[in-house]
Amino acid sequence: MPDDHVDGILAAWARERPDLNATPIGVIGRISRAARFLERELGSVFAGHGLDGGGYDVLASLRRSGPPYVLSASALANATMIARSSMTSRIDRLESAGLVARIEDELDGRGVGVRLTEQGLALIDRAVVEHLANEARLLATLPPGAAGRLAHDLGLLLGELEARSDGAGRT
Amino acid sequence: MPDDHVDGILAAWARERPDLNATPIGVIGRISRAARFLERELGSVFAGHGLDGGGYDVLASLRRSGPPYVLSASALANATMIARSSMTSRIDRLESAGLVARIEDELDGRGVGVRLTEQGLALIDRAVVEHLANEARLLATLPPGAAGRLAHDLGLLLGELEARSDGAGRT
DNA sequence: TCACTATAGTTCGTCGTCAAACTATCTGTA
DNA sequence: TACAGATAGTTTGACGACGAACTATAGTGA
Repeated sequence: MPDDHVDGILAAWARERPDLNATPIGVIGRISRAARFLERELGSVFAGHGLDGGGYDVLASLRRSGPPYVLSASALANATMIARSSMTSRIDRLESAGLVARIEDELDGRGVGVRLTEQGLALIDRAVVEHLANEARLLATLPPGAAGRLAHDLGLLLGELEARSDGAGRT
Repeated sequence: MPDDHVDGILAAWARERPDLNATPIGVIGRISRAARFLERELGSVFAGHGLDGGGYDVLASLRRSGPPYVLSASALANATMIARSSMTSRIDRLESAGLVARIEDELDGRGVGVRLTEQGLALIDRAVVEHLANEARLLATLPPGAAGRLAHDLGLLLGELEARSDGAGRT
């Protein structure tokens, strides 16, 4: 059972500020740190397909939405947790790469549909396999049961966080 | 027990690509998403003290290192998981705000020590209390035992991730 | 029909991070 | 001692994300 960096953080606070209850760091600090490590580890697979994490997220969202593989720009921004203004340039990049195409929304003159191209569909269908294998590899050393427990408990926390910031949408 | 967004992602993949085993997303996707929500939620407390998450991280690292509240720029970059070149500008900002001061390392002419000023010490000692209360608030709705389980299981995962990328330090 | 307000998307300016290149200093080995 | 390589920190240029402002279209109520 190897110690992680956060154990050191908790010990340091206990020594310097024994009046504080730093235990939340054991959860939240680890989530933040793990997320940064994971971003790096996952990035190499994305890069192998000419993508970054953001580009992958967009293609994957479109792919799993099912045929005809179209979502609005707003829906994509919402699903990937970035500002709408950031989604504009993400789509620009993916469109330049020929992986998605903007189509007009016939029902709403303001709306823009983002559609996976043939090329984008082929790419994400390849990338997702490799990406999931990569994720599985990163979890492979967890003892039996730990991954399931994590998924469950993280679901409780995330559900709460999502409910809390409902309607606090980005501009 | 409210569903979270990741439940929807898993269901969508099961429908569109039933050949895949998407379960790793239940852990890794939730960590990534939770980290982004947490960053937002924690940011408001930092902003209340004129800081962002990065600035808080530096001050907190110095504070819990104990007197004389000095760490090298490299040590800080390592502790906060950013590139050394990014730490240069972070220190610039904190120094402009009067919260830290650069001091020369007497043993190593290349090194720069970063020291918490009186003002920085006072600020972080106030901010950490509020920050921990904020973190505790975010975890408060978890059922009994869940937070402890999360801390433990995340520690296993993080320990593994840290060990894996040992020596893969940033430039 | 005519405002009035809300919403979708883009543009613009700013900011923080990064990798690569560079300077200065240290360390080890011959 | 001398020199080659490693290390600490900074500078630089590029990039992605953000919020605010803006345009255009939808929806709503008088």
